[in-house]
Amino acid sequence: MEKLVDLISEEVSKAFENAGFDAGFGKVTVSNRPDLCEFQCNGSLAAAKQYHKAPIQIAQEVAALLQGSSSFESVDACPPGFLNFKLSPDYLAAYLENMRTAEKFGVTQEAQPQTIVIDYGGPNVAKPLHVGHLRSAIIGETLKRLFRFFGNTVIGDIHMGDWGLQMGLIIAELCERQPELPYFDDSFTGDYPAQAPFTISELEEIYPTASAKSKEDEVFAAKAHEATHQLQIGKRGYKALWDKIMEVSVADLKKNYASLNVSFESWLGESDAEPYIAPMIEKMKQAGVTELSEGALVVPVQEAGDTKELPPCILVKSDGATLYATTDLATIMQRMQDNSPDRIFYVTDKRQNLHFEQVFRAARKGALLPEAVRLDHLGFGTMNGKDGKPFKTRAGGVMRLEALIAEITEFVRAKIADNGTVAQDKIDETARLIAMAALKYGDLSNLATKDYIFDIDRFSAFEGNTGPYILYTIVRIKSILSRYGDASALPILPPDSPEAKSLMLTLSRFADNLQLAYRDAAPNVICAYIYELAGCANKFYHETKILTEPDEKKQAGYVALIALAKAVLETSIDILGFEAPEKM
RNA sequence: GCGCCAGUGGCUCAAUGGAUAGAGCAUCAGAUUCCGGUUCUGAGGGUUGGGGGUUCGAGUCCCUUCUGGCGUGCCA
Repeated sequence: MEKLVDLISEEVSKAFENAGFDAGFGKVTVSNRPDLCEFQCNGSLAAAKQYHKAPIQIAQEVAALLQGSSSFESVDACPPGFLNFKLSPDYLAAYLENMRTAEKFGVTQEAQPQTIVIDYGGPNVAKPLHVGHLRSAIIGETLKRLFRFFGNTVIGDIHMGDWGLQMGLIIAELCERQPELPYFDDSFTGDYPAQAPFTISELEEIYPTASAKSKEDEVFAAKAHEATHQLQIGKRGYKALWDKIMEVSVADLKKNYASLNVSFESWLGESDAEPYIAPMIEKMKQAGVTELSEGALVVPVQEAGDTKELPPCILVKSDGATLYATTDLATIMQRMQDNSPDRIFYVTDKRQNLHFEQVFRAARKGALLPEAVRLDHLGFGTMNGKDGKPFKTRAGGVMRLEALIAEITEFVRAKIADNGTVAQDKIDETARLIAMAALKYGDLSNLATKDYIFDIDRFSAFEGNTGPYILYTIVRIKSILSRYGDASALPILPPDSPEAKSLMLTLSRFADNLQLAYRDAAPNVICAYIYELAGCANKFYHETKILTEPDEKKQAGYVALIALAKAVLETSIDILGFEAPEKM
């Protein structure tokens, strides 16, 4: 369904044309002076130059042609040449009624739906998730849902760090601790035990221990490197042990991501790209874009017109090992083969900006994917503490994600336990939902590319521009609706108060904001919109007695309006990856 | 050194080249006491780091400069 501004724009463009001007000047936008009007058109200002005519005169001529329109309550030409519009109540109500009954509130679907792979999450196996993983998960999940909302097929790929030296370190350490395990017995030919010889907490302790040891103990370091190599060439026992590490680790990761309401369609990792490394390098060589430089195999990615020096993309180190860029390039090949996506979207820390620029250029040079396939990287900023430095525990260590979630959940739980509106047996679940809203909205409401300051008090506040405030608005509407009864078939009526009209106008802009967020991959646009919408809803029902309204028809109109507001809010927060409780 | 990103009221953040730079928190004053003390209204608070330029019009684009963060060939 067409957006409201587009419908009006068409009408105004026609008026421009009829007045003898180019229709292109008739573009209407939402007013930035709500005290003067609801919509505005600046076209006369731009047209003045071309037609050598005073802008106000052009505006007046166009305004005259629009006087009879049923769409507008008023059309005014204002100095120096703005066209100001107020919408007619009936027109607005009819538009919203269409929106209410339309699929996805009339948001226009992608004409040619794409297949999009989103690479986010990026956890390392056998290592706990920490706050550094939070943003990738939150932003990636939101983009996935947003892209999907527009009709695309989206595959969330977790892209685990499950290969390389870190695995060798764990294997080597396990070998020292439990040499009797069959995995280390080269003569063992039977079935390996079904039970993993470690728990996730043991695994999480083993890795840092082994890592530290390798830095001091050269013999151990050599052993770890050898184990890595043996694993990579497929040694049976090590492969079986690696499977166990993956099994235990993935189960734990799934649990942790589930607690964030984040899920992945694809649980592949660097190990899965391994078979594609040799073909990828071969393809690069075939394309003639590689060269040997200082003993390493590289793809130069410097291009004419670059303002900076771009280091080459290294495929193979001088010692013969591969690295990050190699895996990423191989993964591109793998994804093209498995999913043939139209677009691959990476969500990582912005410190990897240069890395992805190199990888993308190398991929293009080697023609690893068709020209039409789009590669995007959203580099997000760091989550900082109140001191403006990267977020740490009180002791100064890396904060585990689990600990952060527990802390904010407990903080919220204590708050709602006080006010007594939530039944005792619902408190834990409610606290969890509010905590998620606080955490995610706190993150997503900022520009993704910038650093932001995590402040538990501010994010968890029930007032102000926060997730809990959004939830609270929804919960209050739910409360009214539950007292009223079934509101699903009630039609939207023309506004009978400034608050009602304001709410309706804001509702009508849902598609505009969602589209903007989609185009720019900018969740903060959605946050800003629902904050405004929640404010309008609160103003509306603060000024309007809904349940005590004697006129049944009017009351039904009010109910229909808040029901639509609730539906739009709920749809929006679902895209943002959180949900509202029944009471709070 | 070079490159990228940022700098907006006391604090945290917004703002497709358009009218008077918006919110929230905090501060002060009021309304509702109700469908839910967490809602609503209002006030004060800004030469958008500094300086030039582009144009009808700049927080936004260009140049310059200051400050901060990050990155800068064999980590991921």
